[in-house]
Amino acid sequence: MERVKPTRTEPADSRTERYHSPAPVWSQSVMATATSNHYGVLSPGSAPPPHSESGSLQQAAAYRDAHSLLHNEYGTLPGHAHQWITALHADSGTPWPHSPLSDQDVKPVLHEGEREELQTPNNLQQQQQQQQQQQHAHHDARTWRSGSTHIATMATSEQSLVYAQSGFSLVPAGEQGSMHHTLRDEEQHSHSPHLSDHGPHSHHQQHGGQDQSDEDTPTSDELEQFAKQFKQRRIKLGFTQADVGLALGTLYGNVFSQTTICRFEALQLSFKNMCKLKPLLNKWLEEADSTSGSPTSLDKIAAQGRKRKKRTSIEVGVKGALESHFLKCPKPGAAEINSLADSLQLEKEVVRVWFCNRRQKEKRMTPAGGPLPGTEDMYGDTPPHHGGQTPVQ
DNA sequence: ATGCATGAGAA
DNA sequence: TCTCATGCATA
Repeated sequence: MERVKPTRTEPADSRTERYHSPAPVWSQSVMATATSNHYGVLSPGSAPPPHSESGSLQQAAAYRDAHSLLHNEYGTLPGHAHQWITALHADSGTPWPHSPLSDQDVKPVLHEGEREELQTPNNLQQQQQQQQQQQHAHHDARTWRSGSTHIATMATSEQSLVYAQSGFSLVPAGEQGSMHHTLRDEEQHSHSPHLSDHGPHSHHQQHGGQDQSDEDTPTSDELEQFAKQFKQRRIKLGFTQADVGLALGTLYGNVFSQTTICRFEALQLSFKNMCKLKPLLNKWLEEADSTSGSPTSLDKIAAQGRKRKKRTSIEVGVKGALESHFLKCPKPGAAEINSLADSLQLEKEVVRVWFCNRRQKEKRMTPAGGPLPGTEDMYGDTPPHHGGQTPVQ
């Protein structure tokens, strides 16, 4: 809104293939499930104002100033002191965040000093990735809002309590399995559709009392609810997504960009990612809530210095071609990519990345434009079921 | 709000 | 080289 940078560059490069191998042919079985999405889900309910920052956001303003000047072209930043005020989260073994934000770990990820990063607290993420990748190995855990029925049965009890204290009222608390503790539900419903009873083991220490921050894995429904609530609150409090992202860094040591916050609200993150961020955002909400009114001067400017390749804008026509290929083969082999890049006159890397991003997009709960009809299915490793989306916003 | 990009970690 | 979490830069 404020800073407009008409810097526009186009790829216009060349450097195409170099070697063309026989192409191993990655015929991935495209098991098109073509499940018609039926996500009526929640009622869009409210239509919050696009932006309403007024009154209580002295901090917010501060941020904006800050990163306004920081936004530079890459390579212009002076090497500074890097401080890794990060901390949080270090899963041990469970695939799902049992207790997010608990421990800290400072992870210096620096290298090549020079005009690089100033302070980019961005660790804590890699640790979990390891595990997550295994998940979908068998069936994946994201159950998005395919079957929320069984899920609700368990998590509900504790969740309601959690939110209750926060002042929110998510989860209609329809039927609560009471003390039906459960293990990582994801796994459960992924495999066995019904679950009258899971193993007698796996007792977690969740009690009907009240847990501080949810310590269990939220369901897709809950995440949705939360995301909605969050957005509303945020807006009411007069914060922008960017503000929140920075605040998280200031308060808890994890800085996030506007993008991430936005995607969270829009449910455009992976299930696991959502689960990870939720507690943080929840905390922030509580904080912001109670602090709303008192001038909390936050001082912290997230700096971002990093030489990035100029974003190559792919022309619509080319994009269409890529799309076509994607439908046929979402996972093109190197050779494929090469030839594709060649014919489209794009860098191989660009093409490769495009496919990666495209695949990632498919995996998100809310596929960008909203419910795409019939084009639902994962290629190689995704479960037949998958989420729906909430076009709200 | 999103498109293209970077990087760590795992295959 | 892919997946995933994230984010700069942009529309």
